Amino acid sequence: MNNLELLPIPLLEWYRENARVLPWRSDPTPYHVWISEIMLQQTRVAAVLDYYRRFLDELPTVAHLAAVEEDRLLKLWQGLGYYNRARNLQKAARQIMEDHDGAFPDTYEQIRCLTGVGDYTAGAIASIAFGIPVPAVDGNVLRVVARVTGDEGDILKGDTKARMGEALRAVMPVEAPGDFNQALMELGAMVCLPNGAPLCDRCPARDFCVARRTERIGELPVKTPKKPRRVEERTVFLIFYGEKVALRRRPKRGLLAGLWEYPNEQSPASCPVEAATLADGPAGRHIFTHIEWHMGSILVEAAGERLPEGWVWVGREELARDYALPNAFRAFRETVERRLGGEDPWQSSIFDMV
DNA sequence: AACGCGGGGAG
DNA sequence: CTCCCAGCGTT
Repeated sequence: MNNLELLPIPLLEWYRENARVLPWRSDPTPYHVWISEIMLQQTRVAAVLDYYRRFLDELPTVAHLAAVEEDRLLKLWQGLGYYNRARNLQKAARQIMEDHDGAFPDTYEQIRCLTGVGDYTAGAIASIAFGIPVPAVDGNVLRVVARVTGDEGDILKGDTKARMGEALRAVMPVEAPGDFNQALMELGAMVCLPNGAPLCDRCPARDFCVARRTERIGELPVKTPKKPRRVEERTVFLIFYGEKVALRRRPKRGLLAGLWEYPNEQSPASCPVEAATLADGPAGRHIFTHIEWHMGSILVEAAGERLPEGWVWVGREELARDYALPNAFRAFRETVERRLGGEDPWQSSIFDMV
């Protein structure tokens, strides 16, 4: 069909010499592979390592995951992003307990039915954990295949993904589907790098890569640009009472759904509780994929203990242990910790603004 | 077929 | 700054 059939043998040889040692590769049970694959969605290996260890340490089986408190689950996920992944993980764990009597499903179709498991992840689990010869087409694989075959299709489009998946299925080595899929991803992550900076001299496909032979490495893969971010101005209210700070829970849907936050509004004039303003706090800036928050902050002392429904007063220890606070609020962490520790919060808060 | 959804590392 | 990462669910 195309030169892709030249890839498996040199790729597998390269992989056996160059595969990184990763915790989910040492004991690739279905549960281990599943957790790692969900964490790795749109997330680099380096960012996942610590989360993976802590997660499996506390939730070593599907049954543990199915039973854990949701707030505890979100705390384990705090800072990793895309928090619906964590909730979907638990939904799927409960599916496994109820529909499969606690045994991880062992066909591609059944795995694909789990909440949070799409085409890619189903292929990864099926091939790596069960040796089923199905492709696992992620961003790395799309880039590698686009370059090796010289495919000019937009890799964000469904038909391009489907075409590349079928091309891979046709050359899949049935004796090593898991290694083949992981080798493709490893090659994309370590050698066939994006943005026209690949290390072609180390590539097992260098002799037959179409993009290299036709000098189109810088132009492949083809990918439609994404739309620009919008900027949102927010004023964050750091509200204290004694040695506690006010937190509220974000809505169940949308950005940072279900996580905790310091109360914040669009305008600095709309402090949500009756309080005396004490000082301006540090500024913060946080860039999401599609939104950019520009945050000012105001330190206030509440007039009384009463809070709106669903808000809570939290001390320093509980904040660190029990409440999943997104990294977007990192700029205020030092200030809040100092105040909750009984120090003068704005004495040194100027340092937070650097 | 678009869009929303985090956070961080590399160039 | 920009790009992109072992993508998925919703609309």
